[in-house]
Amino acid sequence: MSDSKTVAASARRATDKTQLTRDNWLDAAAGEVAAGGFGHLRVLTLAKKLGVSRGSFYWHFKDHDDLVISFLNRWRDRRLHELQYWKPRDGEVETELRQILELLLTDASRNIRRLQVELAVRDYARRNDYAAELVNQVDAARINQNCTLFERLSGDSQRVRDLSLLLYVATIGSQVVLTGKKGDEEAIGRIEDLIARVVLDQRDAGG
Amino acid sequence: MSDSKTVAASARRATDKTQLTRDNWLDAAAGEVAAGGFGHLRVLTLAKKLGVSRGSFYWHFKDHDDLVISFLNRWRDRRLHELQYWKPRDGEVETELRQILELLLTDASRNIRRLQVELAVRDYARRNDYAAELVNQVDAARINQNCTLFERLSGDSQRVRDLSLLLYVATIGSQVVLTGKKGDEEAIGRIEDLIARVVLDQRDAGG
DNA sequence: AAGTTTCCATACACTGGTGTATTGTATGGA
DNA sequence: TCCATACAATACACCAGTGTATGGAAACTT
Repeated sequence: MSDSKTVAASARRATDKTQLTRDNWLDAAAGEVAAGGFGHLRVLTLAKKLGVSRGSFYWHFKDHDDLVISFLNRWRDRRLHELQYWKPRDGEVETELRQILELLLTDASRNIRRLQVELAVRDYARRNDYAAELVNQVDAARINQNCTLFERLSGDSQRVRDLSLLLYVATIGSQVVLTGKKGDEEAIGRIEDLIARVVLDQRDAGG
Repeated sequence: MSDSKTVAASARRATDKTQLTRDNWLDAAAGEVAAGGFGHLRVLTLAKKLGVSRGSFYWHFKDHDDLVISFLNRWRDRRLHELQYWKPRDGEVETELRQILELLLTDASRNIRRLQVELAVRDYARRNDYAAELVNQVDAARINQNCTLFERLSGDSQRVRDLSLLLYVATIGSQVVLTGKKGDEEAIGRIEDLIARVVLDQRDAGG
């Protein structure tokens, strides 16, 4: 949601006569990465998409690698920055949990483009150390975010961390497995309910 | 070097004079796919690895695409076939659950090669309809497998399906997020415990 | 032992992609 | 008005990778 907005603002039509910016190229790259992953990120394809030739690209970027690194950096910055807006307010714990679940699952699965990019980055991280480092940063930040909410559920800090991690891997797994087949939408909803119940039940159980 | 052990059964040294089989090529391909994904699957690389030239490849396979399709088919067949050995015995439900968790998480994370291939296939499925179809088959079969165990925990069939799905997405998510960093090993263990507790607690709760 | 089949090597043509060098064209400032 | 700067087009060299044609050698066959 937040992304499609920002993209639209800086979008460039092929008919526009305005000059291109580095960010325009990165936006176009996002589309390619979402569709085919980093392995299918072609300079010519981007150029066509933007209605210019490759010559333009090499003015804005040193080379293909420069594009990739810039793309990854921007992705990391945005993912870390957006966490700020998900900060748990001081409301009811249960409603906050539902909100965060809604954000992590329903909302995320609706923004296909954003989800695809995330999966592409994760895949790229398997063979690129720099990407792996950024992914780790983002994962850590998100899990940590969940912890701040869960701390209101239990005093056991280990339990809090475990629940946060479980919630996180479940959401990531959902995004990997449930990629828009028929019935997936509904399945996501039920998973949301189940996780909520689990978390609330587990708040101070066991030990 | 490192995985020479795992492939040892069907491995072929460069010094061997034995002729190659289709399966030898597929085994070599598995290494490449695990390391770099389908996008980095090169005929020449495989040939070098097997100590022959590309000419050999084009005798065993029609073309590059033939290799990919064969690889995917073999992957699907093996994933479906191995489920047979995980069939829940008629023992204690709790110990069976622990066993299945051990298989899905600890065991899976130890077999790096196999895990990497699975992730690569999943990634490839995002842009290849045929791969996507096979992944769906495998997912469905595995989730269904879990159901047969969980049916002994609850009579509510919807609840059974939800628990199975949750367990499944959690395991997949773990494999995506916890990829061998320091502390991941331990985290997987705790996730295992947590899921077990959750499942057993949830057996007939709510409604 | 000669012929056939099976498997692999070598050489070449072709494609798609990057990067670079050179040139062209607006646009704003002195 | 003239020039510098910002941006883009064109053309070229170059490389990695696929596929194909052809030749050769070992291993069955008869």
